[in-house]
Amino acid sequence: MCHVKYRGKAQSSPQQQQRAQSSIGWGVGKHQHESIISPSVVSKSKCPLRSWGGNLECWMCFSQLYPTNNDRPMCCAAARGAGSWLSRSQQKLREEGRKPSGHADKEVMAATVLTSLSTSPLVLNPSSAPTVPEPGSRAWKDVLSNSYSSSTSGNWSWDTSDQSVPSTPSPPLSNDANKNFPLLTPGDDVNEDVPESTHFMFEDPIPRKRKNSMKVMFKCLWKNCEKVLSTSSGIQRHVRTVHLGRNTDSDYSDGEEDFYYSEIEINMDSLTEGLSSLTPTSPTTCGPPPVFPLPLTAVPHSERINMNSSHCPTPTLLSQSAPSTLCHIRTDHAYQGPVIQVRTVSIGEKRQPAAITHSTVIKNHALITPAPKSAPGTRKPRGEAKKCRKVYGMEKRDMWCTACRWKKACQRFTD
DNA sequence: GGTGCCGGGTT
DNA sequence: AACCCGGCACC
Ligand SMILES: [Zn+2]
Repeated sequence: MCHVKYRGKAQSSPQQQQRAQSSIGWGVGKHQHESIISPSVVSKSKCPLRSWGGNLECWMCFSQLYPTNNDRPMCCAAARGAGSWLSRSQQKLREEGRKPSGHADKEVMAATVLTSLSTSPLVLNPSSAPTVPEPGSRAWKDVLSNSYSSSTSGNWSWDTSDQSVPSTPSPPLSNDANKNFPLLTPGDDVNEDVPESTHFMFEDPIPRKRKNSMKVMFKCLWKNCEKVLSTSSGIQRHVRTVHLGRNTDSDYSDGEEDFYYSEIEINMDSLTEGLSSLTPTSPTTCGPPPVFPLPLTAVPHSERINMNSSHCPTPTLLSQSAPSTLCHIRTDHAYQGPVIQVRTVSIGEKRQPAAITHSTVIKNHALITPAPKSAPGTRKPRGEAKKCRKVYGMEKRDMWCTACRWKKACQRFTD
């Protein structure tokens, strides 16, 4: 069979033009016979997510709006990368398929939820937020606007590196919008006198997926205050009343307190096993403050969320408090070494606020998620046959089969 | 170190 | 879907 090279029209795209520069006429079109021989060979090892039909909205905070397939494939965690479960194009595609109702619904619902949460006009008007520290608020506002504009699709995702236990998938999510947020385990923070509606919104959904040994605490970021409480509502109240001087009796919240607390996750096992190097903060006292950031330079609870859930659509619609309430997403990617299976994430201690890059996220995530790598020896032994690369050599790369060009399993010289 | 190709990303 | 590539196991 001959190999058909495609030129001209096929090099019209920038990518192809670029490729044409490095290798003239190379690899632009299909080798016709190859597509006939084994059309599916090279594309069969996709992340399950790609063929996953369910909606992939943030089931943490929008589950009731966009119910998802609940058997979320863990291997997709890496694909999510820095907050991206789906590629942009995929997000766009899904978005287009859902418009106009879906997107609008989300916005409406988000707004509705918010309004029901807080009667504050501040919620709907970011600019009127009173004493929010400038660096913090600006930073995350920037993040929000950037991410939103870069993903006008309105789809969004987040880094779910905190999926603590792959073997314990999320409980089925209801399609019924009235059964919102089925994510909290009953009894979680039940001692807190927080109204249910507020409770589920402000409570981090993560705990339900946590191993028993993991304890999430909430730490005050106010300078020189290292108050640690077991509930977000508690810490919010603490910040509100103690630091922000808000009315003690009022449950009113403009969301500002979100900037002054952070979430820490403590591995009780590690504690008891004497992993003192991590020096996790004691649940009730103020242990040695590790590298815990101060309010203005820290990644506070509210901001942290948006750094990674970089596609949360709510920001421009909602106020500063919106993302923190609707997208309570944890974002820790520190490699935790041997305890990895339980994901001993200690947010405050491990974080290095400004240093987490996209690639860091991905790499750390790969570390965190036990690679489904084939066990030693299970990998298919290399066949004897010489493949295109060997046969034709690099200089005749245009003669390689498509698969070889794509670094996939050779279609031409099979074993 | 070269090769083969898996897994995952981008377009 | 097509294309690309990092990275790793195998040789
Ligand atoms: Zn080949």
